[in-house]
Amino acid sequence: MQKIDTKTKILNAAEQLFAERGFADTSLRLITSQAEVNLASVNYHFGSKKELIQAVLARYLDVFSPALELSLQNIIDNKDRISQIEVFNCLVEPLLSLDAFRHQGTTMFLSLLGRGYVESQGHLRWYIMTNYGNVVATFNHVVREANPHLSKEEIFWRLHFTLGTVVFTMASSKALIEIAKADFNADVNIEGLIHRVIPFIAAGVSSPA
Amino acid sequence: MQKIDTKTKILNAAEQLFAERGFADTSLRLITSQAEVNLASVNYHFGSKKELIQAVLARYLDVFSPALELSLQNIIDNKDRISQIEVFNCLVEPLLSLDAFRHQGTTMFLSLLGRGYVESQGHLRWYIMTNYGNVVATFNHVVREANPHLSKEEIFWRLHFTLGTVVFTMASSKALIEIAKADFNADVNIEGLIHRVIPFIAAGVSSPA
DNA sequence: GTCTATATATAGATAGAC
DNA sequence: GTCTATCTATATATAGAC
Repeated sequence: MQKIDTKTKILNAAEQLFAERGFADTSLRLITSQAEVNLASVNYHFGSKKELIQAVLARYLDVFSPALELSLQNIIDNKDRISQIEVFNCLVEPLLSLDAFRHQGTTMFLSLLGRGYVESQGHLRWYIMTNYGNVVATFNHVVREANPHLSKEEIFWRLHFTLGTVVFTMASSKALIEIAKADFNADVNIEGLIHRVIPFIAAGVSSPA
Repeated sequence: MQKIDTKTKILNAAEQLFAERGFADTSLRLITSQAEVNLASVNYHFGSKKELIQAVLARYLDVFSPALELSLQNIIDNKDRISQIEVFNCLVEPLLSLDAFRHQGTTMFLSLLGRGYVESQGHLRWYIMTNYGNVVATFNHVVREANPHLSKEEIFWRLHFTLGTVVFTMASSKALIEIAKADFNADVNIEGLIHRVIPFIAAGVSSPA
C-alpha cells in the first residue's frame, strides 16, 4: 500500500468532482470529505479554490501539452505537405496517453477543459493561453499549412467549433456510450469515440466556405 | 410607457444573467435586484429557482420548437430528395426569428441551451426531451433521409457531435465574438456565427466513414 | 502539516403583516 | 401580490492550538 500525500488526495478528489458536477457546484467541503482530508488543508496547500482548479488542470496540461508539441513537430520536420487527417491524428496519441497517466484520464481531461471554457468567465481561458499558448500556436500553424485555402479568421472559427465538438462529446461520453450500447448494442470505448469524432472534425475544418 | 408585470420582469432579468454568468453563478438576489422586484416574488411566481430556469427556457422553446417543426415538415412534404444543406438551413429561420421575439433572442436562447446541457446534471436535458421530444425526432428523421449512406448508429453519433459544436460555440459566443473583433477586427454577430457553423456541421455529418 | 473552531458571507426559501 | 424580516443551510477562508 502506497502513501498518497494530502495534496495529491485533494487533486484526485477534486478532478473527479469537477468533471462530474462542474466547478461552481463542487464545494471544498465535498472535495475534502471525499479525499478524507481536513477542510483547512485546501487553503494550506493551494491558497484558494480558484488556484486548486488551476492546479487540477495543470496536472493534465503539463503531460498533454509537451506530448502534443512533440507530435506536431514530428510532422512539421518530416513532411513537405501536411494533410488534414495527419494533423488531427496528432491529437490521438497525446490524448490516449492520459489514460495511462490517470484512470479515465482522457475523459477527465477533456471534461475539465470543457467546463473550464464554459463555466469560468474567462479566468481559465486566460490561464491556459498564458501558460500553454505555445502549443496552441503550433497547432494553429500546422492546421494553416494543411488548409492553405482558408483564411486565418476562418481557421480561428473552425478550430473553436472543433474544440466544442470534442469537449462536449467527451464531457457526455459516459452517457453517450451507454445509449449506444442500449440502442445499437454497440461497444464503444473512449478510443473508439476519438476515432469516430476525428473524421467529423477533419471534414468540418477543411470544408469549402 | 407600458406596464410590465413582475413575472415578466423576473424572466427578463433572469435570462440575461443566466446567459451571461450561468445558472449556478446567478443568485435570486441578483436577479430580483436587476429586475427591481422583491426577492420573495421569485418563489411566489415560480416556486423555486429550478422552476424559474425551466420557465426561462420554455419561453424560447415554445416559440422555437413549432417554428422548426413547420420548417422541417415543409421540406418533408415538398421534396423528393432532401439535401444535407437544406436540412440544416431549416434551423436558420426559426433561430433568427427569436431576435424579433426578444432583443438578442437568438444569442440568448442558444447560450441558455448550451449552459443547460453543460451545467445542469441532466435535469434540463430531461426536461427538454420530455416536453419537446417530437421536434427532435422529426429532425432526426429528416437527417436520415438526407444521408441514406449512413447507419442509424453513425447518425446518432454525428448528431451528438453536432449538438456539441453548436452548444459549445453558442455558450462561448460572446467571448468568441470579442476575440474575433480584437484579433481580426472582424464584426461578427449571431447570424454570421450561424452561417459559419452550418457548413462546418453539414460537412461533418455527411462525411464518409 | 494537520486539526478544531469559528469568522464572514451568501445562498434558497418562507412566515406573516399589509 | 408584495413587502420585511428571518430561518436554515452552506459557502470560502482563516486563526490559533497541537
